[in-house]
Formats: sequence, structure tokens, C-alpha cells
Amino acid sequence: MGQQLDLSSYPFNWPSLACATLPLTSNFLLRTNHLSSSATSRGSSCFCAHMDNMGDPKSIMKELLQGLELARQLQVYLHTPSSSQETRDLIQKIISTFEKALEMVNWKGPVPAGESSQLPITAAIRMSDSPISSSPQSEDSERDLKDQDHNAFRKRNTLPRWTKRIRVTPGMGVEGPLDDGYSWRKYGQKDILGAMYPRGYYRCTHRTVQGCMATKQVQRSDEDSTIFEINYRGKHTCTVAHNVGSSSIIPLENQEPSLNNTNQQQNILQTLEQQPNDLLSNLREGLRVQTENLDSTDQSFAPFLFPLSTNIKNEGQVFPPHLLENFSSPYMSPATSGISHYSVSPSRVNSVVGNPNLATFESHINDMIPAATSAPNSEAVGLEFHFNQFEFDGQNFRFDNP
DNA sequence: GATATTTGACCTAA
DNA sequence: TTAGGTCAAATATC
Repeated sequence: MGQQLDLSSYPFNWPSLACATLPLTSNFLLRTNHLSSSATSRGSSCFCAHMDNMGDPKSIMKELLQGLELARQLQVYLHTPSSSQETRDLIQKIISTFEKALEMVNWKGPVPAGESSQLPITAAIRMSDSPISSSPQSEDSERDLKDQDHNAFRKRNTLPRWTKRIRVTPGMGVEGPLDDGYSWRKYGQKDILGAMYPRGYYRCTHRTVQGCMATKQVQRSDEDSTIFEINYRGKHTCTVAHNVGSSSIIPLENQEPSLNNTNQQQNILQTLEQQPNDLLSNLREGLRVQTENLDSTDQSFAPFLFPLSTNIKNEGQVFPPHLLENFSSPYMSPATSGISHYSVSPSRVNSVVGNPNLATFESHINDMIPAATSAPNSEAVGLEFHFNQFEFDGQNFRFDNP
């Protein structure tokens, strides 16, 4: 077993993890024994509560999926240069165990044995009770915009939805899939009961013109202030071309997490490489494509490293001058409670790079970064994307840290 | 002036 | 009844 892991230092939902590990191998149970007494005791109560649902396949699957996701979170946390290969192997085995268990309970998702552990969980999940399996475009064509609005509101729970979690990691750059490539407009913000931070509501910019009903919600995690959850709802039906580069038009299909997103990601990266300008050069310095743990057939989730702006004035942080060279002046974000920060201006990115994806991506980050970059002595901000929520068989599965 | 954001009020599902 | 989600007028920014 080798290295002992100080799991208590990681901000996970340990009670849930303890519950989720019950059906697993002794290896992982052994690890959970290192949890603090409070965590393990709460885990015990959690187990008792779940005993009521024992035998229910959905409950079992829910627990397994939660365990799988938590293991993946752990993998992310342990994916550091200081972590040993043994540690990485261990977490990989844990993930594989979860996936095999899911297969045993007749999980229909594409989680093939062996290579399955390389797949993002989101790629393995299909939302079943939502209209995503059919063509929203064809459905929407039968309704006028007013009906869409009305229906979307009254039946919002039936919309396809999925959640991305983004970690803003000091000193790691922006790591994760590139922006979803759509332009969003904020239409509301709400304080959520029990949540430390307000939730932002966004909808597709093209809603009024094309009736695109896609929306998303962005909320900062209470447990880990470096994590942001982006909850997408509805599929884009807009047909606005993604002006990436001079001639590339990326199809708007497959906006939701799917393996077919590969081309879009690759096109963006490819187009970036073709941009002969200073800003791109600066961006490229921080660009890194991580291929480790990626299935060869799935590059849609290729992490994307991107040098992000951080708080400089307020936090005394230092940012490499070459990265700030083409950045806009610091400005006061109206949503940041007075925290000023440097940022890539979306308009400048559009005009210089001609890449609205980057602009949109940055606009998202601007919403999140001010508070998320409060960690001192950070030179960069990293984002890690993965999903923690989905719908299955009419049930909504979450992996929240309550 | 056009577009985006903010924010209090309103509506609806649970 | 309440909390989450949306609307829309006011305000800010480009």
C-alpha cells in the first residue's frame, strides 16, 4: 500500500465518501480509516440512513456513482508532482473498482472495463428523462418563442441539465476543457438559502433572436471556495457561427458533454495555433494540452491550460509581465464587491484574437475569479472541469458537499 | 444609442 | 409557505 494519504486535508464530503466506499475493496476502506473521528462518525450515521434504501438499484447506483465521482475528485487533488506513482495507481484502482461495480448493477452507460477509467464520468452518462435524446431543434420548431419560454419555466425540471465543476487552483493555470463556445447573458442573481455565495443565472445571448433556451447557473462552492459549479440547462438551438479564426465555423451541436465535442475542442486549439499575434503568443506560453489519462478516442475533455488574470492590486499577487502585456487595464467588476482585478477584455480578445470562445470563457472567469483568487501568493489561477451532477432514469444525482 | 448587468418584484414548484 | 428561478426596469458600460 505504501504511502499513507492524509485524506483529511482534502475538502471532500467525507461522510458521503465513507458511505460510497462500503461496497468496495478493503484497500479503500483501509484508506478511509485514516479519516478524522468526526468524519468517520458522520460516515457511520450516513451508512445507517442509507440502509433504508439497501436493495434499491437506483440507490446503489447513486452511491456507486457518487463514490466514483469522489474518487475522481481525489484523483484530481492527488494529481500533483509530489504525489507518487503508487498513489496514482491506487486511486486509479479505486476508480476502476467503482466502474466495475457499476457494470455489475447493470449500469447502461458506456463504461467499458479496462479503459473505462480513462473516460470522464460525464462522457459515460446519458440523461434519460430529458428531451436530450431527441432533437430539441425539431421539437422547438413546433413551438413559438412564447410557448418555449412558458414551457421552459413551468417544466424547467424536464430540461436536460448537467453540471460542471471548476476548480480555481492557485499556481496551476487554467486547466480544463475550453469554454463551451457559447455567449451567455446574465439575467439574474439570487442568494441561495444556506449557501454562502449567490447564484448567477445566465441564458444564451441568442434567446430573443433565435429562441435558444439554453441557460446556465454559476455558483461558488461553500466547502471549497476555489470550486465553482456551472449548471447547464437545456440544449442550444441557436445557429450562431463560432468565429474561431478566419474561416472556422464550429457546429453548435453536441454542446452538452459528449464525446462528439472532440472536433470543437480540436478546432479551437488548432485555430489558436494559427493566430499570429502577440496575445496569442502570450496565451500559448501558458497553453498546455494534457493527454495523460485520456482515452485515445476521446479528446473532447482535453484539459486546456490558460493563463488567467488574477487579483493583483488587492492581493499583492505577482503576474508575469509578459502575460499582462496585452491584458486590459484593471477594472472594477460590478459583481465583485470592490475587488479589482486584471482581465483579458472580451472585446479585446474578440478584436485581436477573433475568438469569441476565449472571450466568453474569460467573461465566465471574470464572474468567478475575483473571489476565487483571494489566495495569497498566487501567480496564476487554474481551473479544473468535471461534472458532479446529472439526471438518470428520472432521478437527479448530485455529488454535492452538503 | 446599443448592449450588458444589476436588483427588486413576481411567479411557480415543491 | 417558501425558496428557487425569471422578469423587467433601472443603471452601467462600450
